[in-house]
Amino acid sequence: MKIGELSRATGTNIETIRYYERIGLLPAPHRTAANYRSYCEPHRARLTFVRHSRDLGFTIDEIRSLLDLSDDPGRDCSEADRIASRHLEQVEDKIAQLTRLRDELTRIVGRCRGGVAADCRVIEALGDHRHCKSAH
Amino acid sequence: MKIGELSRATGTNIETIRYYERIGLLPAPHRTAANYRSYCEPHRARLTFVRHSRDLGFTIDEIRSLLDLSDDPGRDCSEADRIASRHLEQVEDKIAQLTRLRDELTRIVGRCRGGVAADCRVIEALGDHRHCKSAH
DNA sequence: GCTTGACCCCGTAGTTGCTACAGGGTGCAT
DNA sequence: ATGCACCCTGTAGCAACTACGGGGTCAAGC
Repeated sequence: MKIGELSRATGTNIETIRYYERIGLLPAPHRTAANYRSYCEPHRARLTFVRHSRDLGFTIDEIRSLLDLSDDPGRDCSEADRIASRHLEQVEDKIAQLTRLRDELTRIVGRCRGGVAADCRVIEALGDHRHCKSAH
Repeated sequence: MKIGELSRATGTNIETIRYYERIGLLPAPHRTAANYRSYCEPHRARLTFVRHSRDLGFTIDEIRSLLDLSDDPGRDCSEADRIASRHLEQVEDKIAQLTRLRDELTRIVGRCRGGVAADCRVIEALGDHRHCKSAH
């Protein structure tokens, strides 16, 4: 499988595949006589793992740890669970933060009645945190 | 007011203040004989506006437009409203996306029963998108 | 008068996770 | 032989900072 095929098979940009190889997230594949990268099934599976983890918001470093774990089937699984749980917490924190932010924005946007900038409630609200109901 | 005081007054990193000046988001202040930056109240207000907007998730470019508007009090306010409304939409989209992601992660994390990596449901789930209930 | 420490200056490079070139080589069909 | 799709490398760009190296300034204390 050449890089273009792997790209289509996994929905990953070619540049991104090469980038993952460069940073050591994917192993360097064999090369053809013309120096083209030649991939096979385990490469595809690993890249799928990486992409899926990225889609779920894991950082490259977290994925590195998760890959290390899956490369070493005898190791204790609890670290994977710990990484995923911590990530879940971060996602929940982010949702909470964005929700506060949304409420604040909704309040601000709702106040605009048109008119000129001098009287604009949106601009006024941005300039003065005291208009806010909650921390953000 | 020297840069350190402005930093404390607005909760902004000194490096960030200089960065904002460099990219033209804040005007260059006067300098003392020793070439120190010397700020006054309008600078503080502007930086407060910028920080508050950043806290609400506006991009630097959006803030640039909002500042232009507030610098020109005769202009129509509707652009500020448009920028804020579009941003609100983006925040809502992001919340929806993170919520889907959280549900998927919750499902994955919940499946770990301990044991070794070879049997780990977390690692299995990351390797195969077909385990997922919804798009993400 | 000299040191100490807090503060300030500038310019550049690093961060994350890619993405986009520029400038070249390969392989196959027409 | 000419066109085209595909591949290669290396480097630079993105957002919004943050950190660092190597220096200057200033007031207080000995």
